[in-house]
Amino acid sequence: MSISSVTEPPKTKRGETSRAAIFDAALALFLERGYEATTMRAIAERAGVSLGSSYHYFASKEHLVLEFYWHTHQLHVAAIAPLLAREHDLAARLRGVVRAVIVTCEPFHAFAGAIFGTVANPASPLNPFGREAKALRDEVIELYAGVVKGSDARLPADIATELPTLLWLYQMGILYFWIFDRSQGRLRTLDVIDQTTDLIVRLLGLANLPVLRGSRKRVLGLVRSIAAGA
Amino acid sequence: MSISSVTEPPKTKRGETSRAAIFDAALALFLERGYEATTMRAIAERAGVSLGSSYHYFASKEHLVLEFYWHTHQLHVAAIAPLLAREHDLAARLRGVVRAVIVTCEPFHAFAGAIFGTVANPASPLNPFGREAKALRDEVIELYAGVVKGSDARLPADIATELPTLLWLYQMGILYFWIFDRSQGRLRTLDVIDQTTDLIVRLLGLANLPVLRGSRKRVLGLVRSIAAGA
DNA sequence: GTCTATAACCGGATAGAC
DNA sequence: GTCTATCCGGTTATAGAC
Repeated sequence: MSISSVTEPPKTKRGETSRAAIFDAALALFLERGYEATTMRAIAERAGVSLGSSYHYFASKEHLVLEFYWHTHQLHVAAIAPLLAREHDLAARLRGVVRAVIVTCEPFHAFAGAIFGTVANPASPLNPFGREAKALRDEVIELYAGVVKGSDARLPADIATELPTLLWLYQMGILYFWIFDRSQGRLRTLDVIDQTTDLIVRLLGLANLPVLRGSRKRVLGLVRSIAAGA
Repeated sequence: MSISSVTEPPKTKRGETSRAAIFDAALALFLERGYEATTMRAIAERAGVSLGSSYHYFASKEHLVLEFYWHTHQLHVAAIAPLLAREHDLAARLRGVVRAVIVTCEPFHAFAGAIFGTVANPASPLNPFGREAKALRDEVIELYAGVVKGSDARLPADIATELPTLLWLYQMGILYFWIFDRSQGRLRTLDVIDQTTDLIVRLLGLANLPVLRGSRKRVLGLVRSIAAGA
């Protein structure tokens, strides 16, 4: 379904092993010590390779982060498959999918802030609007297209076209909120998800009201602007 | 009106001079070479102080960025004073104020991406929701409170309370868009500002419609959540 | 041509003397 | 408040091994 890396995959079996060892070591160390405190030297040592070899597989420490994103994305996709097969109400699908994002990412909450930061940085080659992250971005947008298409909601064509991109942006907003959430069981984020998904579906239902026609056109134009900028 | 720094201001006249020299050198070098390419050593050298001395005034390179934010904020405040004194239509005030943000920041566009990135990073002590940026955040929110209060718009109390915070968030969104905008004369950003400010004021006018009552409550609850999280 | 390793570079940050 | 010397870690150069 997806390539698990941005850079070229290894050509040999040995390379495959090394690459996986480096990523596994990085993930373990991020969990143990956090992102900043994990040095590339420590990653290499735990993976049983030299520092130089690490850079053969990952062009930078940030590239390990992008790989991490792919990793969580795949966990997420697997987690939501049953829901998407079973449920056809748009609000329920959306709520389930977005809740699954934060449930999937929960084990990584402690270092998610550092990671999100490096990726949100517009100067980073890995930022979500940039070239290197395009494959992942497209896949997430496609995921949301499936969430919408597989629902029984009947949406105007102009909205249906832009909605997946909008939902991708929305998901990033939720993740940003979640990073700051220190509440027990992350209940505040879950609450925000429930409220916002309801709100989104409700507003979609209202989009045909005459008073909102103008706003709707404007909102869609904006989303197109943002998508085009990316 | 505001202290121009986060850290303690220098105690002596000599210190004042050094601090200003360091910031001026940093700003000049950021403009010449960008943020990443500007080294702390180069800043110190141009300022005529040692590397160690620079760290006496600015705890990190990022703290120079926060100072830079204060700098642009003050330029912005000065730029909008005439408009706020003259104009009382909410949409016009809002549009003018937000346009002024990006006009003020335009000279720094080339390195704004790198700077925004460091500050948006949730792990950074300087990120807009954090402790060290609180003074600046409060001042910007206060600025938007003035934009609303000085207008002739009559808003429900619950909305009037949360709107300034919402507008502060909105301004950050616009800045993020602007960073990516490569269009001639930054026309795309200006267009987005015109459209969104209109949209905001229009939705404020519709907030009392019965169909939107529920959504309004929800949106306000969300804004409160986000504000409380910060 | 693919993988690995060692050594060095560079720049942000810190220690501690004056 | 200022300096010099040093640390530390991301990154790169480059040479040799499979």
